[in-house]
Amino acid sequence: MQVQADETEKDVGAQVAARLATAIHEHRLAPGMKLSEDEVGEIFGVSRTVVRAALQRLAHLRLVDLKRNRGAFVAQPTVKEAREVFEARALLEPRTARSAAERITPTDTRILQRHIDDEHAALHAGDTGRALNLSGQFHIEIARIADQATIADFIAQLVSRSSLIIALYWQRRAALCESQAHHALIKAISAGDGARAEELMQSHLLDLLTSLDLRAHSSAPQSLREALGP
Amino acid sequence: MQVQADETEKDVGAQVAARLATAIHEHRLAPGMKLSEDEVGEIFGVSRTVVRAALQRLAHLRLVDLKRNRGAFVAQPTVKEAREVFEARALLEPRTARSAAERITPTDTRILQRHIDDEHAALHAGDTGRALNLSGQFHIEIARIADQATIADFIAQLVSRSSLIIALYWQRRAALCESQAHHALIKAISAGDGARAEELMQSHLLDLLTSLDLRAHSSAPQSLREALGP
DNA sequence: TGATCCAATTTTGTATACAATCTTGTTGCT
DNA sequence: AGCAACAAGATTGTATACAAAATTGGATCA
Repeated sequence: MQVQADETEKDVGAQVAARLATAIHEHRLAPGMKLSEDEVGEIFGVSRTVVRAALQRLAHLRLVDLKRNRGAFVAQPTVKEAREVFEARALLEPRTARSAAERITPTDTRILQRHIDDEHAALHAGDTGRALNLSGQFHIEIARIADQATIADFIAQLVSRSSLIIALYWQRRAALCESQAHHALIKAISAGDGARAEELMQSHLLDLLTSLDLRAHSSAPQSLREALGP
Repeated sequence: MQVQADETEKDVGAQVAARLATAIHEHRLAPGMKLSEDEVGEIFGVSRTVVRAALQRLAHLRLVDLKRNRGAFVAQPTVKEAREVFEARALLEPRTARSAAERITPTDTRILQRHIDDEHAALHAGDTGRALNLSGQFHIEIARIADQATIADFIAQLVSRSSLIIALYWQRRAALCESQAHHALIKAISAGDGARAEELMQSHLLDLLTSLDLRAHSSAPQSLREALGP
């Protein structure tokens, strides 16, 4: 198999990492799936060297779990990790949404609106994976508008992990509330209403968290001992 | 995660990364310094493969800057990045200190106290680099006590970058206020006074930020064109 | 003298080969 | 049959070799 590489991008390692990340975000790679170096390398037409670099990158983002002498696996966030991720998001995103509202420009508003539209279109087309991905990028875009690159990086990472958490712990029902909440957020941010934006983001994240089933291991247990023990 | 290497640890790549990180934290490697793969590899007695992995790791922590086909350099945070780092810390650390106060155990108190003591000893011995490093680990330890591994990782990264920021933008004076502030924090956290801990952390971070000279490029400009241009 | 082009050197990017480790299937013993 | 030790296979960890790119120094020419 050959890569259909973008001519503009020279860093193949980043490309491989990005394509793996997108596949994970869109739930085409399930949590726990093994990512063999040889296999991935053959799929993308690159050597193990660059695959390893890409996997290491994704490991830093906590999208894959690197086990020494065992290989790389799509991460399976535990319930505790899931709570931690949303705890971190609760600290970062509301205040960042407020900052974004205080700095937004008409151009930014258009960009945000297009994100929402794309998300809505994907959802309507039945491509929930892509819709979820776009939904996450909406959050990242807000941090970018707030002109906080460092916080934006953190949020990007948390959104990535949230995608895995949703894959593991999502309980069916309530799929549309997402774009509803995002629409309200856009309105507040575009209007420059920082206080309301902060408030909306806070409750939006709380909604997201409570829509998960974090009572127990929903799908796959982390260790066999834990799963089959007494 | 960034302690000096244990002999028990088998991951030599992590060891190299940790030793480089420590050297940066203690200001033995100055911002902007080039980290040649061959040179580093020879110093640590490993091949370029593991050096590259270590450098990639540090690049993800923003401790080194990886320029394609140019090599790795100790990062030189800009003034904007410096502000962003402290903005992120302001969002994360105060609330985390509050959580820590609500969960602290006597054992944790002892650990924190020993950190302070070590810091004080290093400062007294004139080893300001090590004192600074310990001072940072104090902040990370608080997040660990709060039982928030994800936030602790973020704070660890921000503390790392803060070390570089201090190397670049620190203006002499006020070296002791640090351990003063840390002592007050320990007292509040150990007493379980979350509100006060949050308050103290907030003002501590503000003190840190205002003790920097962020008006301009304190030491090294990012690009020659910018430095020598019209 | 000074500028431009070209070659030599150095350094990074990638692939491959070999070593170490883990998994797994088999064999032999009790 | 059940268990343990062992060996074969597969997969990752590391080193090295080669390719690509950038820097550097010198040579040529105006």
